[in-house]
Amino acid sequence: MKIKYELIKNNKEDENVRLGLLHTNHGTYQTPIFMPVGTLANVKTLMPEELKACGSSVVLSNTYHLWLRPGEDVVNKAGGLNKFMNYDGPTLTDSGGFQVFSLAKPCDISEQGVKFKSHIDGRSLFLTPEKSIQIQNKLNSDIAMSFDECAAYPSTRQYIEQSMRRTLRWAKRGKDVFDNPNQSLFGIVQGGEFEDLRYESAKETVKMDFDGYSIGGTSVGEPKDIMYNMISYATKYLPKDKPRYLMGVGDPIDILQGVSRGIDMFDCVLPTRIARHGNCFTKHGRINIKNAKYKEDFTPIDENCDCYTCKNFTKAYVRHLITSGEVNGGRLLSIHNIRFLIRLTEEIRESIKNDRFEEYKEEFINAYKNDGNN
RNA sequence: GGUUCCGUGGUGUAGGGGUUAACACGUCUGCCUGUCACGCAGAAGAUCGCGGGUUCAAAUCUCGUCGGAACCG
Repeated sequence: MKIKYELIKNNKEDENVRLGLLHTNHGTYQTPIFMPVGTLANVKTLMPEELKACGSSVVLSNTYHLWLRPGEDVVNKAGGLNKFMNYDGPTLTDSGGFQVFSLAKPCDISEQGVKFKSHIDGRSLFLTPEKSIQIQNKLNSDIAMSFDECAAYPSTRQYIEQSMRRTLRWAKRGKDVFDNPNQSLFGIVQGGEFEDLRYESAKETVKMDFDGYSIGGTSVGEPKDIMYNMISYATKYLPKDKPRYLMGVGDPIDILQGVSRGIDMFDCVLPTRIARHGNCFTKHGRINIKNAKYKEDFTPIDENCDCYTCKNFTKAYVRHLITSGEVNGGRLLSIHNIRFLIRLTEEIRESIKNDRFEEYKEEFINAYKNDGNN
């Protein structure tokens, strides 16, 4: 079946803020949610049961990467992505659109599709909107994404405009070949920092009637206020009975700002990537566990955190693992960081229930920015 | 006792007469937002064992000295 979004309530003070339910083939989840990223059908260093212990719902994988390795047919024969990676929660596949941004050169992008040089062996690859959807149909994730172009920042208005319109045409082409009754398909709103372009993109994408809508093209180097405006410009024109997904955003404050603007779903590599590089979130801001001051700090990363790492290990120990290059260091910090963001969304949902989201947001941001304890 | 070799940032090394002594690892700091990524950026840290000599100029050549290694008695 298709996913279904059910709006439970809006925060009293702010009609944009939404508490909802996401009904999927693999359970029902309250929104807003944070979705960890497991590009290669694997959240780096973590096992499915550990993700579950963090309170995970949807987990991401990536079409481009799974296409190259092991190939969509392998995943299909395994019984689909969920079975292949043995994750019993919902899965979402990104279309490879982000790889247009991160791997392709502007001259490789044409109306037909995008030419890639494989990052594995350098051979030439060609990905089209149809191909991306067909691969995702086979991967059988719960949610597939339209193939889009995530334009760089800054780009000229002219470029953003033609890129956004091409993304609309690509969305249509992908939708036309889409063929998997157990999978849902999201459209993606582009249009950079220009409200009229976001409006056009949202309006035209919604016309195609997708199962949910994403906001793309953010967190690509633009200033924060511009990013927040991009979000507002897009959600303003999205229907209330479908989920809204802000792609690639996972900084705690950005999540709060996204929720303020009506976002239901977030994903980001940030918690797992910075974990492997020795950084972690705390209520009092981000800390770098490698700092010498933690060498003999025998307290948990975050006193009030309920994650496995904080309940069992000290900063001094985690620091030792990270500085020694032990993989368990990155593992323990990944667990902590993912739990931190998921817990943030839990607290956000609780605050919406109690009509005190604005208050919660302000408290969180004040504590996060005044890192006197660290 | 004799012969030979070696002493250069914390560690291991490079440099064998000519401006701010190089590299790796380590240390310290910052960065990371739909993952090509245990990655990226930067900083601190050595008057080249010590003393004399040669030279316009010595980490570099030379003598002595101290410390270490190998081999021979």
